[in-house]
Amino acid sequence: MGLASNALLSRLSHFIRLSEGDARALRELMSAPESFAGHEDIAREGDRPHVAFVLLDGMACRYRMLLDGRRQILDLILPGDLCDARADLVRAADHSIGTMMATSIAPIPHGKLAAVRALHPRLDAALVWSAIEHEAMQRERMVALGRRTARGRVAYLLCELMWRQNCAGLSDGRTVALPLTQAEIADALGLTPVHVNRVLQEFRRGRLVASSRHRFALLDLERLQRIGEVSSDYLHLDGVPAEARRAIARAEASHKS
Amino acid sequence: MGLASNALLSRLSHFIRLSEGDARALRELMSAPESFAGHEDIAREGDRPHVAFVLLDGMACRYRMLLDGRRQILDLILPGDLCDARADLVRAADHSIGTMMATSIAPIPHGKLAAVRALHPRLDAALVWSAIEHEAMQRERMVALGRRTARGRVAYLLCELMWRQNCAGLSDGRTVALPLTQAEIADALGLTPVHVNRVLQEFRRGRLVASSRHRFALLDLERLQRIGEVSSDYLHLDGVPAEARRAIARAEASHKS
DNA sequence: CGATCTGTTGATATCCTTCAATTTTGGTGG
DNA sequence: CCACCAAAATTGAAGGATATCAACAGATCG
Repeated sequence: MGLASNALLSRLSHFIRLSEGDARALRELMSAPESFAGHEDIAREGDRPHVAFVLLDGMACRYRMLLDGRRQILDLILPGDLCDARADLVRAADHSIGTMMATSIAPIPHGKLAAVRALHPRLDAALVWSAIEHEAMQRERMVALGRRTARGRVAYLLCELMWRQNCAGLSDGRTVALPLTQAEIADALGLTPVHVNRVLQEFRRGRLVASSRHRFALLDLERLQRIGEVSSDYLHLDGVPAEARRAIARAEASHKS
Repeated sequence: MGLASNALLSRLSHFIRLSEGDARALRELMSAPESFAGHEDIAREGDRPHVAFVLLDGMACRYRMLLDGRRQILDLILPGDLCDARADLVRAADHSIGTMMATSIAPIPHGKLAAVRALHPRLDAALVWSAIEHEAMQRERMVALGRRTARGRVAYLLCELMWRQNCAGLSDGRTVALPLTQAEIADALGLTPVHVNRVLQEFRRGRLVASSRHRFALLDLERLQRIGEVSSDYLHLDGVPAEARRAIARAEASHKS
């Protein structure tokens, strides 16, 4: 659990420096970890959401099924991601969450989370920022699905995962863990498995990537970015603006008084 | 402004009943309205976001341009929508916001918004819920872009707009204001203008819709929903669960003391 | 009342899908 | 450690949905 709360901390620290107190509060939020096997549902469409959770280890995704059995993966969930922070306001989930591999999560009761956020303005701001970043990723994904070719979508997925794993301190910068079958990649990118296969082969032939056992080495990041037309700007990694930093400091001061 | 804050109030009231005090606080947040012509940018990619705003009248959209000049519309903004509530944490917008027609907005300074939310837990919850609903719409859109045919996407867009306009008290339930050119619809749905045109004609021939001057009558909502494979469930219109309501009431009580 | 934007139409091209094998991989039990 | 099995990856051929290109008609607006 120490390790995994580090992934969350590492991500949040890209935004604003957290105090030891913030970090401790965050750690104390998490209840005993729960484990799931690969390809198991953590939550199902229609369920009443019960808790938020931090993904500690493994990988999961949000997804929706269509009536004809096809699937759209909406979002990949990586270690350090906080999910469903405000889902207590919702009666029934509009999508499912399933694991891609053996995965463990740390549930967080909604009440406790709200209380800690009220007491720790800086942590609260970091979590808000994390949500903003998530929205930006959703937008990027929508551009990919709406306007990019198959090659662009695959390149985009590889780049996005690399940055996210970097931010969470899970990657060396050139290599990506991608524990997805080609059918799952297809579900994430709105393509067919066959076509994903062909694009990946083309990438390998062109020495853009190399892969073995669900690890991809991004051999030519430059070119991949150009193909996917992505930069890491949208991740808002450049930290918090000065005015916001001042506002957070004021909030902290007023709490201590 | 009275009218338009009604659109926001109407939307929020689908979630939880707001007190007169909440409503007043909301109204007092809004500064003097600003007007924009059609096809003008309200904010541009790369800009430092300065204020949140409520769209009072007209229609706008978030969009991203691609290098080759193509565009993806990410999201339509309707009267009553609150935008960029937490954008103060971001250095540079990753997308632009532009009007589709003559539009007016009421800017809201971020500091004031945060203060009012801290004082009005019920209003705060309603705004959080509104953000959750927005995320659900984004997911629905991703499913449409990733997995639906052109016909499905067009049907989905018409249905979504109908529900949203209904919620904001802007529609009679069978008719939709759609002040978009076919090229703009194409940008929203990841299609080409030509193909949008053909789908719309097919819909008209099949007596699914009728249109005149940017108003669409949805003649066969049943069938449109089936084609778009959409229901209004994802809008979470069924209100707030009991536990959450209790938590909100507690927060209000502790504020008054 | 002309210029320009929008909508419409037809012909052709292409990217991606579909279908149907076949091979390879990875996991499991003997 | 090997044999076996199911799942995943790969390949080829053919079809379909949507894009592209180009031209024209109709609407809208100064």
